[in-house]
Amino acid sequence: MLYKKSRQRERILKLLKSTGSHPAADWVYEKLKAEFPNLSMGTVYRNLNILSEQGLIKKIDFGSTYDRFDANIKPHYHFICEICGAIKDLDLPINYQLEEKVEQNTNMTVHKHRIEFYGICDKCMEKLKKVKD
Amino acid sequence: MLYKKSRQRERILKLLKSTGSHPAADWVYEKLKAEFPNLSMGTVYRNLNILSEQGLIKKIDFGSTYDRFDANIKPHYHFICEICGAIKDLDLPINYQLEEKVEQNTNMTVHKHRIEFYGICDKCMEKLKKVKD
DNA sequence: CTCATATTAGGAATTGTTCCGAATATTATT
DNA sequence: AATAATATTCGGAACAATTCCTAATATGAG
Repeated sequence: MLYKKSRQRERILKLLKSTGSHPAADWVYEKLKAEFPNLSMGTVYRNLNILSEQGLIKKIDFGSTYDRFDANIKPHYHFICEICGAIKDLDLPINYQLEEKVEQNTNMTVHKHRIEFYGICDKCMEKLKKVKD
Repeated sequence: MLYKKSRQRERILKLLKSTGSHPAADWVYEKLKAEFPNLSMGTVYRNLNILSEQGLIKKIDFGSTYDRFDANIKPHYHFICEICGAIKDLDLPINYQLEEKVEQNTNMTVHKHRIEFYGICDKCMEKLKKVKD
């Protein structure tokens, strides 16, 4: 799709660049509705997604929109397939030194960390190869 | 709160233990509604949360329920305050070797990874200390 | 200037999750 | 075994974040 420029989108980008607070959509909406009295949430969301698609901002989107549950309660990292959404447990060793490193570099108290790897699982890769034939 | 046992909760736990697929609530609901014809989503959610609170399962909860946006597009890890929800960029070096390691141990193709650290930020820690006085 | 089309506002619709109230199930006490 | 206290259930309403829809408007190319 070809993008035309819009005042709203330009302001949203400028606003995001002016803050390090990783705001959610409604913060953006609140900040800009004085300037655009008729601004709507649809416009905010659409533009945030377009900017993100263009690589001008990043969406911190926590993957799927719903919670998922795991009976494996020992600490482990996850691999998430970007195509089918499957989540696989990994048995990479947990690196607790990372937490110490963050505490040394910042003023934060770190309780835990989590790592997710994103890519394509073996099954989806098989299917992709078949499509190419 | 004191918990009494319930057939529904026991079955939900057993079902989760029988799968490695990290299902969402509605998968659980679908699987059990033959056995409990009057099962409701409220019951599924309540019990998943209770089990998670008891430490018998883990909720993979993708943090806050809303997306957040970041104009810092160079790769970086995040720290998330468990109290105020603030997200801070970290300048830990990105460890791309992790991705290679996963590819060596599995059949997955890895495109990227992300790391989030959870804990208490300096400001919230200050407030906590004051409360203790 | 004109035309094609991207964007907008506003609101309705969707989705995942929680909350509510009356009925039922569980557990401890007699 | 009956009683009382309270946790749990179902069913549906409520909620919150996000997307979708439509007619009106803005943009940009020719």
